[in-house]
Amino acid sequence: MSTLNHQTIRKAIRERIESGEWLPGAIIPGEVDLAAEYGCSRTTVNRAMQNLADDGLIERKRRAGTRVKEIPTRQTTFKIPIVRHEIEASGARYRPHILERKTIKAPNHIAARLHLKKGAKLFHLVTAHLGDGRVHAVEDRWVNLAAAPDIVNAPLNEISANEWLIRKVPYSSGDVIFSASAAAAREAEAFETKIGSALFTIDRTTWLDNVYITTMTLRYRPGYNLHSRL
Amino acid sequence: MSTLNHQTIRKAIRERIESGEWLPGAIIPGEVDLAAEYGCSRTTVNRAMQNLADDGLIERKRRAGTRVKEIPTRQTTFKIPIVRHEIEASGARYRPHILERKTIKAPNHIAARLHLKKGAKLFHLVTAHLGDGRVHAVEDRWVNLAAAPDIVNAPLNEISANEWLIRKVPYSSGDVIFSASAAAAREAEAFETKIGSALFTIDRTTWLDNVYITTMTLRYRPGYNLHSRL
DNA sequence: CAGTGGTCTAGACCACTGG
DNA sequence: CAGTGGTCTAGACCACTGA
Repeated sequence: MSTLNHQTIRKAIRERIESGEWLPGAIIPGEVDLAAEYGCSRTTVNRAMQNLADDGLIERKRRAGTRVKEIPTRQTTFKIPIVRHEIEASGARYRPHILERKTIKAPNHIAARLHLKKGAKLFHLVTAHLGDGRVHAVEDRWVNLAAAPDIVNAPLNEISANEWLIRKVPYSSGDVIFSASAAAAREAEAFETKIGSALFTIDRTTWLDNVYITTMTLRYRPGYNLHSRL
Repeated sequence: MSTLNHQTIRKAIRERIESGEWLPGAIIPGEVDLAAEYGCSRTTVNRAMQNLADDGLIERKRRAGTRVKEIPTRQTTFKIPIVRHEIEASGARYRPHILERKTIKAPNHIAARLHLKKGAKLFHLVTAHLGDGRVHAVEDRWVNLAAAPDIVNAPLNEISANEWLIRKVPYSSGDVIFSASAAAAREAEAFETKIGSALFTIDRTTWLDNVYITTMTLRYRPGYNLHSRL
């Protein structure tokens, strides 16, 4: 009957913190004591406590014990959306529309982002992501041709460059930057809005083992937002 | 010498996935096999695999085994910054400056956000967060006076409302929305920019056990961005 | 240097679910 | 209904670090 799993204990301890039984900065009983109190093994308590530490609620130090954080670390996890999925989730039909597509030498600021020498050959692609014909987002992407030469032959009218690259190097690492930017002429036209409109923007650079693959800027239509739980 | 901890195994398996040894969709050997291969207990392998599942690299199902995800779930964890910390981290001196402060009946859209009846009494506070005198962000906050009546007496010239509330209800839950918005007259003046400039914006609503405490909109100075690793 | 958390082990039982 | 992952246990050793 008494469910002694780590999730139950985790929740119980969380509630004791939230209720104020253990105030911020206060020390929490050691794992051995808690194990005795809850009638389970220390392993189980340990697991619950490690999860709470991951959540940013407590701070653990060897020898010093476990304390409730003075200022809880607020953190949220965002799933970086795949544009096609966002559009299809809203019930619309997805279609990528290529606005620009050419192979050129890297401009300096892009070469720097991809850690390449000046003048390296890059594939430049500008795509409008359409949902039922309306532009949902505009993507400006540069691909390192040394890392992914085949992209010049990819059927980018059917599959977006992003998904094509994910298939090629699925488990690469990356940087993400969220910001707000002003619509330039191209975006203003695509979104049927004024130049200078505020657009939610994601910058992303991707690499695998020190080989930089691609960098892109994704500008969403006015009014778009990203939602999460704290 | 052979370090058999779960982190080592986690990294090893990650590399086998990234190298393409196990392709997306393919099934991975069971925990027992891997334990034998790496010469450790199943518990350790299990831990490594659970972490990889949290990372979004693999998918695990009882009976069906573990598979490499077809489309890796891209997710990042953002630490929600405390404005004072951001400013102090840049070496500047933090000071909150109150632009507006009054107790009024809730406008409808705010009452809705806080799940309150129309006309409930709220505390409305507009704060400019200054770093060495320059405005870093403008905060527009509404506090449910039924949940936190003492805020009317808080020394908000010294401590920001956010930090005051964190001290009061440290471990509340919340919603977070990231977006881009256009500077209104007040923000344009504060940031010394034009009306309509694109501002990175965080909306946040906080509650504890079904009692809604506060909702706020935080607009950052032009050029601000949030950075994270994928 | 002693006490705390971090981790591993071997074994066990359970829950779920695909064949 | 059998095989997989999910979890718990009891015990052990280690690493770190504050008193």
